[in-house]
Amino acid sequence: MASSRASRSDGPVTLRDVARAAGVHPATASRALNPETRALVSESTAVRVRDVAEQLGYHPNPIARGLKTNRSHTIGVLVPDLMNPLFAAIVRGIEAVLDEAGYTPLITNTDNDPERERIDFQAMRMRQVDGFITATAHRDHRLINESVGPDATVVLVNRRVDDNALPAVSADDVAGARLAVEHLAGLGHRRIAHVGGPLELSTGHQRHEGFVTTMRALGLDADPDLIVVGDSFTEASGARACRELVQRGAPFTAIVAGNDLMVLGCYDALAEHGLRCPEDVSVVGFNDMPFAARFNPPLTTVRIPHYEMGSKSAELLLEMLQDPDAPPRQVLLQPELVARGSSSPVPA
Amino acid sequence: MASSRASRSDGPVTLRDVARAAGVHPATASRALNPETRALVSESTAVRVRDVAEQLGYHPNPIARGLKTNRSHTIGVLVPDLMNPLFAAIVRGIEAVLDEAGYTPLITNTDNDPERERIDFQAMRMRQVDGFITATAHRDHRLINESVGPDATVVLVNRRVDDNALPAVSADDVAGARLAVEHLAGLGHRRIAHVGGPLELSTGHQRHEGFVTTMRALGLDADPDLIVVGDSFTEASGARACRELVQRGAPFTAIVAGNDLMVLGCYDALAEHGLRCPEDVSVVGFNDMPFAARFNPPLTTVRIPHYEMGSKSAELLLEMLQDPDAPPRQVLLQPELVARGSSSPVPA
DNA sequence: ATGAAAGCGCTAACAG
DNA sequence: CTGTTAGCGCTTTCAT
Repeated sequence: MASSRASRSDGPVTLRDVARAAGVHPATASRALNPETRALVSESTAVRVRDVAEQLGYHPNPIARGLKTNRSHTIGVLVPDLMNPLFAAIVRGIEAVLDEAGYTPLITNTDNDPERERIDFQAMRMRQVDGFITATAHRDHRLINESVGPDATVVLVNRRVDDNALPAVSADDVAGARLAVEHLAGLGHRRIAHVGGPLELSTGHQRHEGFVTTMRALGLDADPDLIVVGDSFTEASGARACRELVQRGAPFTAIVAGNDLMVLGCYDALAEHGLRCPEDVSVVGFNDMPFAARFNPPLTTVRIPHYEMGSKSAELLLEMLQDPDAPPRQVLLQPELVARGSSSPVPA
Repeated sequence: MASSRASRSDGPVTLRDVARAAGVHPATASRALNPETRALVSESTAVRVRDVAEQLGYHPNPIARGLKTNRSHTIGVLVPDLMNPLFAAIVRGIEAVLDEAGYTPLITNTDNDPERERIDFQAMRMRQVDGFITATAHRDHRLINESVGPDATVVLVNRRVDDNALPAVSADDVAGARLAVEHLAGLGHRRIAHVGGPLELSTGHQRHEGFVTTMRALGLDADPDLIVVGDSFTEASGARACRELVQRGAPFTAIVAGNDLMVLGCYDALAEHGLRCPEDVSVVGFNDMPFAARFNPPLTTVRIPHYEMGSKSAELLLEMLQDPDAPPRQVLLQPELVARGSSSPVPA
């Protein structure tokens, strides 16, 4: 269905072309075509203009509209790394609802580099984004405030900030850690270790907190010797932390890891020391990342609904764009334990 | 370093503000600030304008610029699915070079739905993208031509089209399949099967071709009973194809799969039939996707340089934007075999 | 309910 | 080398 060449000169069909063809003023055509102002125009002309626009294959130019309205219908999305399937899932969730609402995401990877993050924020502001969704927040959110300014509309996803000053959609990481510990305790484990993520991220911090709290609640010893914190949520960091854990010499039969990637590092470190998983040491991860069931052994983990997290964050942002005076909301999603092969009853 | 409030009214600093503060006409300020037109202005004023702009914290508004120049410095990027780490890697490669050149990618997932793809192309054209990079091409590229128009600047990545009418950056899939077959043949396998991807995609088609050609070149029988083609590059499709392969009853000791995801399906299907990998059947995949070494067994596969593929495609697009009359170029990247645990010498 | 006029911020002729 | 003048395509007062 190629559109016929109905405009006078070549080039894209413009609003004036439509107005002319419909015999109205461009302003009237504008009102007729815009859903928000359709009411200001008589039914008959509205229909006529719309028909003509259709026939001519008219498409409004968002750039021109944006210049006038100061809105780009564009949302800045910051993630640490798209190649981490976890963030890819979040992005897909965001994209789905943004797209539905006529917004386009501008996606960027910060690689957890604060400098890079600041640059990205700036670049996106220059691109006139209407708001931000970021999965890169630290517990201390000064960077965000400095980078985007106080007036900007921003929603946090996956991570939150300490004072909850910023709207956020995240998982209940404390509850998630509780699930993990309870699962292990249910299997008879009492000497449970924690190979945690960075404490300056809310995810690392809360999972750590949930671990300690639950251990105590169950009457187990949250032995400091059994708690090692890594400097990033990566395989390498998990391996380093787990090596240190083993070298400390305090006995343990299970590990709650900061996330699934760190589990992979634990697998390596345990193997280096001749420890088998789950026969000698059970391990529970966090996220249920894609392919977690394919690892060796298949990973027992706390599932986080990443896609839903993304879509909810986009919904929240859209709401805030609609009503700028709404107070910052927090959305907490519930995690769920998925038992697989990396955890088993405590060895006799 | 918060910028001082140097503009007259509030709101962002505009080019007029800079011009006024520097005591020149806005047009002169524009020329001074734009690298492409800096030469048209005296050194002294150029410097002065730039200094003033810096002090005022001026940032050009790309929207306004785009309205005038008809260029958005924005590139449409289409992938089937960002959650497939393979495409995430390509996107990161694209992003790296685009970013360096001051371009912003607009990323979208088509989920291999042609209708969806057409809509995305349209939406991006409406957003005035300067060009496209797509990883969604079918061997027949009519869809692309219809969607983007003949004048658009398009680069294909990962996949190509039959007549090479469109510039593309892809891997040498024929050579990749050869590597896989030779590896298996080197291990003594003679009854080698192919669980292939869709033949309407260049990747599926060429890997199939490379498989058949190499088998014959090695004097092995490319038995049609040992070739099953799946309808998508997914675990489910790989499992279905592999089940059919087993049920056909023709003996085989090894499989070359269409990609790594399909291997995962093969793992399942083989297990269902009590066949062990690699003891009973060796399997070789394609891509070396992230975590391929973590699967059970660790995957022997043909590595494709996805990130580089992405960055090269962006470079190619940028070149074409620079020189619109350049002929369509094809870039072919060389694959490499990575031997791991899923392949072993043929059983005695 | 519609038209007229102005302008968003910037750049591209065209003068001078 | 710099200023003048338009105008990109659209929306929005303000009139009528």
